[in-house]
Amino acid sequence: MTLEASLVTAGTASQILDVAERLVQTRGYNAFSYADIAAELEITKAALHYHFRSKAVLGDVVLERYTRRFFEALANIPSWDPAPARLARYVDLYRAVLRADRLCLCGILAAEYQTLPTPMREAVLEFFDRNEAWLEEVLRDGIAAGSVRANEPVHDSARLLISGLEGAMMLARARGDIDRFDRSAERMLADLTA
Amino acid sequence: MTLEASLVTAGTASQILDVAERLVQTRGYNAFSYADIAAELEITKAALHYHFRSKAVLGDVVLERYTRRFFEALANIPSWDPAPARLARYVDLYRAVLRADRLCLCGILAAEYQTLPTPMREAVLEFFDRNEAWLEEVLRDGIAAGSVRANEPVHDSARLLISGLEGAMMLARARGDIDRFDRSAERMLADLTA
DNA sequence: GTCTATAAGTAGATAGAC
DNA sequence: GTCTATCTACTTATAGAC
Repeated sequence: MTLEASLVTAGTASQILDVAERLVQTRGYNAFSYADIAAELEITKAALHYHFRSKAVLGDVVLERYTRRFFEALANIPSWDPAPARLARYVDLYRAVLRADRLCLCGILAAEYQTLPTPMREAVLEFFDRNEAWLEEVLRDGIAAGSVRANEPVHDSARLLISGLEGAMMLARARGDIDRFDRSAERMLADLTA
Repeated sequence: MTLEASLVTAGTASQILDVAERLVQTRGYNAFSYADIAAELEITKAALHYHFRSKAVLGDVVLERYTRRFFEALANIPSWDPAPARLARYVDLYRAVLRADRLCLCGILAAEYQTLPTPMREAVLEFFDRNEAWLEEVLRDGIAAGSVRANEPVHDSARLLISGLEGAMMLARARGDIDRFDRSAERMLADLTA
């Protein structure tokens, strides 16, 4: 990133998004307030409302940015790498979140799903749809190359991996034990590969 | 349950617990209020405070009752049944919760973990510890009988199953698609059994 | 773009009558 | 055991000055 680009994203709006994102990932959407963000950034709640009209809008923008960045990171995994290596890189993304003492944004929002504004609900489902689609392609590549077990249908394999990672993150975070997540992830990858 | 026993548990306190339990399982601990329960039972918030001094106490009692009932249900699974059958019965308990459009109480509380009062945090961890212990015993029985794959250590297998079920419930509930849960659960059981 | 001030509502919780 | 009434604190959100 160039200096200019970093300055562009260093404005108040992006600082607000940074704090809001962290608060959702650690406490959940229903357990943080504009007051929390205002206190941390040493601005007023009114200033927050200037940048994000409502909490629902803020939540939606946080979600959109998180999803964009997540799939940018996925796009950086070379499609010519062997499927098991790509799956390991996928798991690495989750582990990095957990190492920052956070949950997957969409994981914690899935738990709060019934209380979310409609646009946020749709964005959460879209995040998981796109995850499934990415994993399905990797799994199909791996099956064709003989490096992934030929369990069908692949969308069930993809969903099981996503569910397992989300669940493992929640339980590992409650324990403060990243090792648990690692061992669960290893087992899942081993079950998938041939 | 006898008529007398059902009358004993039909008091206001137990009605409050019923409503609170459902609200936590559907919306989460941070997204329900005394006002919600009071409105549903057509009593006042003050009456609620008579039965449960604070929301933290109510949450703790809900958690205690849920855990007690869950392990009573587990205790009803005959220990002489084959391990795969016992694992299927275990999964049935989760499915029944999902069919009632709820999440596992401790699953949703794990997502909210960082915002919970300390006694509730401890009760959540204890719930999962006891789940692990029950599963480990079943898995060891199955390995000895040759009906369960000899993956070691068994506590990793137990944890992976719990994580997978909790994650699958969250994602299936968001979709309103119980079938997803069933297919994930089937795969997990198939991966465990020989 | 940020502030002060304030609105209008809800949160959990308590005192005291009945 | 339930009520009315009330409290304090906090929630999201807006108006208008600078």
